[in-house]
Amino acid sequence: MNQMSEPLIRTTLHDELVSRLRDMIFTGALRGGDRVPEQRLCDMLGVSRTPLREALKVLGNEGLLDLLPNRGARVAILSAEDIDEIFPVMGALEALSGELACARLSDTEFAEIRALHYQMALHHARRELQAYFKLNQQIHEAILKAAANPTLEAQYRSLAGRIRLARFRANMTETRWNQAMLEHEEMLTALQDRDGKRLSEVLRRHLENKRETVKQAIQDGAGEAHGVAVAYD
Amino acid sequence: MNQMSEPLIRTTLHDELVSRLRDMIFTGALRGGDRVPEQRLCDMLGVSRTPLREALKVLGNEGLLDLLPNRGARVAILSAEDIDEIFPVMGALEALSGELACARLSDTEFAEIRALHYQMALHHARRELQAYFKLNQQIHEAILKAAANPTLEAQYRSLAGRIRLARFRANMTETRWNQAMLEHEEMLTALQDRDGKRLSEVLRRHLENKRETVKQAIQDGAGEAHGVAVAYD
DNA sequence: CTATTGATTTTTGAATACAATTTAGTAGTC
DNA sequence: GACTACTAAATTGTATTCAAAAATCAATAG
Repeated sequence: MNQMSEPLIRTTLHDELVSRLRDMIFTGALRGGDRVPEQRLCDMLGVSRTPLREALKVLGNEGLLDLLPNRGARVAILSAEDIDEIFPVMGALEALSGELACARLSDTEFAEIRALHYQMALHHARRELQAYFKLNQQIHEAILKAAANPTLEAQYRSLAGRIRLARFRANMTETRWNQAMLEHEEMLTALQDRDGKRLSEVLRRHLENKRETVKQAIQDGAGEAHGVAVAYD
Repeated sequence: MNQMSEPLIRTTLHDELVSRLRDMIFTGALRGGDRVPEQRLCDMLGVSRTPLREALKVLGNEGLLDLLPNRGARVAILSAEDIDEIFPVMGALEALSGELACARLSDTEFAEIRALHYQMALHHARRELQAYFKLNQQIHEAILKAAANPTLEAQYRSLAGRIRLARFRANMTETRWNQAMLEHEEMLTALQDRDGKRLSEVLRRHLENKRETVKQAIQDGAGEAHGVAVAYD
């Protein structure tokens, strides 16, 4: 028998569009507050309005788009108030992910996270911001994965997506960066000890500080000067 | 002129359908695992397939429906594993709502919750289960409202909705009911003291116990004998 | 009798067509 | 010149149509 070369990942057009639009929002192809004429998007993506509209409804439900009846969809804009609203929820979810991760983490999983951590520490020492961000994100992803709770993961990603609506130049202060690194040290220790209580506390605090960084950043660059870099810590 | 009996709260058909379908799922008009032929639903609701399908996509994204490409939508079924997955997340969210509520609760808000509490205690003493459930739900709603965080509220409601997919006869053991009542006493105290830390702990524990009750219930009535009552504690 | 193949029916996916609402644009009046 | 009333264009909401996939079922081979 022939060896099934094709992955045959047959997805519906609708699903594809949800991902595509999400990406367009995250990469800034669709800017916050922009009106999104359906026909234009259809031409751009080469599909008819029907599946596109299905996708718009889903993204609206996720909070990435504002759907005004008879007046089209707009890319949602994130106010400082929204951030104050979202971060505590993300904090609670990430704290839980820390607890669960500690309860289930295997030694090999921990080893991987530790490796990521030291690599990140290196980038921190060299003041390589982008590389640091990348690793940082991978660490949080790894913890979330280790929690092994798809529902938690989905909820977290949804909120993280909304935060990404705020496009800003990621400029941490020196102090904040050092502090973040210290928090990560603490995380690693807590993970090593499988101390869920402590890890969840650190993650919460970490995210609390992150909120301030983000708010500062969007206030600085408010209105204009949208940075492309969205990663932050 | 004829007197417009219709409420005429003109929202889009799509939005209306999302609510309607949600209700149909919650009330059991659509049973878990049931296939949902689009045309049948359209006839039933008097709309065309287009807005209906938009609604299906949204509910699918929420986890209330399973959308199988080319094979239609099915009302999602909740396994015991799903419950173990969802409850911790709800616990984290409710714990946060407790903390936020304590931080913001006004005296009049507290008074209202206290009133609800005592009324519920009365129903508990009289062993009026349904009435107890009702009040119980109102109390949790009040705390959630007091937290004043729409994002948190939305996330919580989404998960609570998924839990409601599990239709079971709510039969608490005597012991569990008494325990739940004690936990509620503790909640009230914590609220009165505005002790967020304690309240969040109680809520977490409360939900943890609730999980066991629910799992027990769906195991007992697994497969058949779907109760109508979904409220529980 | 069972299993497999193939045609028929049903159901879903996507595109088009039509209706209703909003937006813009223009003319007219004060 | 600014404001209103009205008309036309554009955009969204909904229905219908067409195409593709899956489910059903009958016939045939083993």
